[in-house]
Order: sequence, then structure tokens, then C-alpha cells
Amino acid sequence: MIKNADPFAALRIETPPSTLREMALERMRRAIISGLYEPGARLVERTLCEQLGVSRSVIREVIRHLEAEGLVEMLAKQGPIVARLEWDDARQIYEIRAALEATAVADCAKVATDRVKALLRQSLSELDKTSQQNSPLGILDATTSFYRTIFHAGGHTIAWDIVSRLNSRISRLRVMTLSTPNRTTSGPSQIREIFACIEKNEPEAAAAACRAHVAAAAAIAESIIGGK
Amino acid sequence: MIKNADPFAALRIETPPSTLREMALERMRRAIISGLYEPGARLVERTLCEQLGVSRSVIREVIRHLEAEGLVEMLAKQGPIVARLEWDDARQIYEIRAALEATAVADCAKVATDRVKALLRQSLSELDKTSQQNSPLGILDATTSFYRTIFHAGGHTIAWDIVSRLNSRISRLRVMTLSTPNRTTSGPSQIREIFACIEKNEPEAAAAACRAHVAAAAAIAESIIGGK
DNA sequence: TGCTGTCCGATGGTATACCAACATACGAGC
DNA sequence: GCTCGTATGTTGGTATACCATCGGACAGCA
Repeated sequence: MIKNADPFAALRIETPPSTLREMALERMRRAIISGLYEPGARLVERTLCEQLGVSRSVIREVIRHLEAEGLVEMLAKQGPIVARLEWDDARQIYEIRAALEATAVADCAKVATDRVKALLRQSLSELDKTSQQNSPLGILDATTSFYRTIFHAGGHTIAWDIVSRLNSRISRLRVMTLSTPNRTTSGPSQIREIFACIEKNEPEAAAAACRAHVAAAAAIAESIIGGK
Repeated sequence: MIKNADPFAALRIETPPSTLREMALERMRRAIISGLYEPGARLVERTLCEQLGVSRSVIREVIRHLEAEGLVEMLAKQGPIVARLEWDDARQIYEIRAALEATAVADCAKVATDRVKALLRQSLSELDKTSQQNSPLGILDATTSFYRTIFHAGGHTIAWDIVSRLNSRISRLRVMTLSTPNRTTSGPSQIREIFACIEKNEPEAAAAACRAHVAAAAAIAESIIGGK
């Protein structure tokens, strides 16, 4: 699994986003996730061309990608719209997240090295800072990096891809739950609990804490839009 | 979740695949899954245009979609290739499948109605027929329809999407495992075991049987390409 | 007043044209 | 003979042109 260390790796010149398409994809994805485009809003291709300053080819390919990611829906004979989120879908997503994250957390607790623990501690302090600043997007980023470390430490790269994608579909919901009173304090404390179990290398307890965390988030989400 | 029954629904004219792009997407996906394009093979756009008889715009949008699905990889400055499958990825996929399928099977066992059981029985007989004919693709289809019924019965539509996508990434592997001697008999018997537990509405046992089934498939897969 | 037929703008579907970057082959020079 | 530079063809990236269809506005007719 470990690549054979290439001594010349440091010399390699990386050209990260390079193509217009990749940049546009990133922008569009963030625009949808951040709520700039409302769910159900039509994504008129020519309008997007002007807004992003690229041609329709680029926009269309980006839309195909987002469609496969589940962030964009295609209405027959009407074109793309920002995907709407039914509560039932959100519920399923929280369920799947609970399963995958609990597994990842448990595995991480089994194998966590000092280095991993240090990374997690770093994400936690970032989380503290952003939650004191009451910055929902910052909290989201810190939480994301916390979980990313966990998934990668346990070798669950594919599960991480899936979870990331699912999370982007419920991103608006996540931001809303974070704005709930007292969520700013209960969220970090639950994550801290997960970390404590990992630090002590207790897989079972870590998984349980993780399930509790996701369940709490799902409950808040339901109280917000459940009835809709 | 149930739509209000529209008495005029039967009048509605459906135009299912209509666009060139959707047809091309279907064709390409099947071509990759069936192994017509080998893993790692370059997908030269202009060549695909001729093979499918469509323009590059269509091909490119299809490739974007398949890329997001994980069936196609983009090599920087070289273009798309059919995604290669490392054993480590396959291992992770089997792991995730085990988790999601076990959950779905358990939920199905909890709520399975006679109608669902009848559908499952139908898939089973299809499975028997195809495995006697030693038709790997037929077995795959029957297994797929068996699981589709299970996931939908329990309301796990999103998990089903995920599992379908994962399965398409390991499709070649699945066909190879089905061609293994005695797999043609052990596979169906394990699935039959799952069904027996569902029929008796025993969630725990069903989940266990399901995990065993996936684990067995993973073990065979590893014995085939594990060392590679 | 209300229905219907027609026109026109908006929009997505599809095809094509152009360009830059890369890979390969080939030839000149050491 | 080996190496380097150059020419050329292939390929993906991007932009644009054209067409069919849909939806709404408007006008005519009962």
C-alpha cells in the first residue's frame, strides 16, 4: 500500500487545478454547498457561463460531474437544477454516515499512532477556535479534517470519498444544525469524546461515541426540517 | 413517501432514454463493466466518437459522468483511461458492501411483507436457472435484482445507489469470482440462506448470513488477484 | 370573457472548429 | 554511435454555431 519512496518526488512540479474545468467544478461545488445557489434553483447554462467566465462546454461537463455526485438534478426538457433534499434522503445519509464513520473510528482507535493523535489534536484545537468564533463554515472545515485524518489513518480512503460526497449533499443541513443554540458546545464535546477514546485506543467506545455524535446531529437536523 | 395516486398516470407518455448522452452513458458504462475496455486502456475521445457514432461533446460529458462514478480515471495531460482496480481498493469496497448490505438485509428481515418475499423468491429462481446455465452475467443480474429488492424494501435507496456504484467498480472481479469452481454452487446457497432468514423475519441471522456471503466473495477475489 | 392557435424568445442538445501541449520520429552535429 | 533539436501528428481543452423544443405572450374568434 505504501508507495516505494521516490527520492525525486520532491522535484516533481505539480500543476494542481490547471484546467478551467477543474476550477469551475470547484467553484460550482462550493457555490452549491455554501447555499449560494438555493436547492431547486435552475442552473441556466448560459447564465453560468457569464458568471464563471467560461464557455458552455466547460459548464456542461461540470454539471455532468455534479450530477453524478448528486448535487445537481436533471429535469427532463428543463435542464439542471440544484438538487433538493428530502428529509428521507437526509435520514438515510445520516444512517450511512453513522455506519461508515463508526467503523472508521474504531479502526483508527486500533492503530492510531502518536502522529495521528497529534494531527487529531490539531484539528480539535482548530475546532475550539472556530466554535468560539461562532463560524459555522470554520467548524465544518475543522470537523472535516478531523474525520479525514481518522478515515485515512485506518486506510478507509474509499469510505472517505463516499462520506465526503454524502456530506456535501447535506451541507446546508449541517450548517443549519451548527447554528442551533447549544450545538456549538455539544458538538465539540462529542467530538472530543471520540478523540478521548481513540487516544486510549478503545475501538468499541470510540465507535459508540461516534454513533452518538451522528445520531445527535441527525436528531437536530430532523427537528429543523423533519416535518417539511 | 407514497405519491398520491394519479388516475391519469397511465396516460403519461414516458420518453426514457431519449438523449444521445444518456444512451451513450449506458453503453459506455456497460462496455467498461463487461470488460470490453480493459482497465488502464486509454479512452481516446475521437475514437469513441466513431465507435458510438456521436460527437465529442457527448463523449466528453459521458466521460465526466463516469469519472465521477469512479469508472474512469483522468491522467493529467494524457486524458481518460478505464479505472484500474488495486486490491486494496477492492478490499475496502467489499468491506463497505458488507456493512451496508448487512444493515439493509436486517432491516428487510424486519419489515418484509409477503410481496417482498415473493419478489425475492423470483430472483432466487432466476439465480438457480442462470447458475445451472453457468452464465456469469446472468448470475450477476439475478443477484443484483435480489439485493435491489432488499434495499428498496427497507427504504435504503441511497445505500443502494452507493452499493451499485461500488459493484460496478469491482464488476470484473465479480465475474471472475463467479467463474471459480464451486462458486457457482456456494454462492447461490449462501444467498438462499439470507433469504431463509428474511423469510423467517430474523434480522440478526440474516445480517450474519449476508456478512458471510460478502466475506466469502472477498476471500475468493483476494485469492485471484490479491497478490497483484 | 374565455378559449385556442400562433409566434417568438429562451434553453438545452449536438456538432464542429480552433488551439496548445505532448509524444514520437527523424535528422543534424558532435 | 550517441545526443540533442526540430518537425509533425495526435490528443485533449475550449469556444462557438446550429437546431429542436418548450413556455409564455399575444391576438383572434366564439
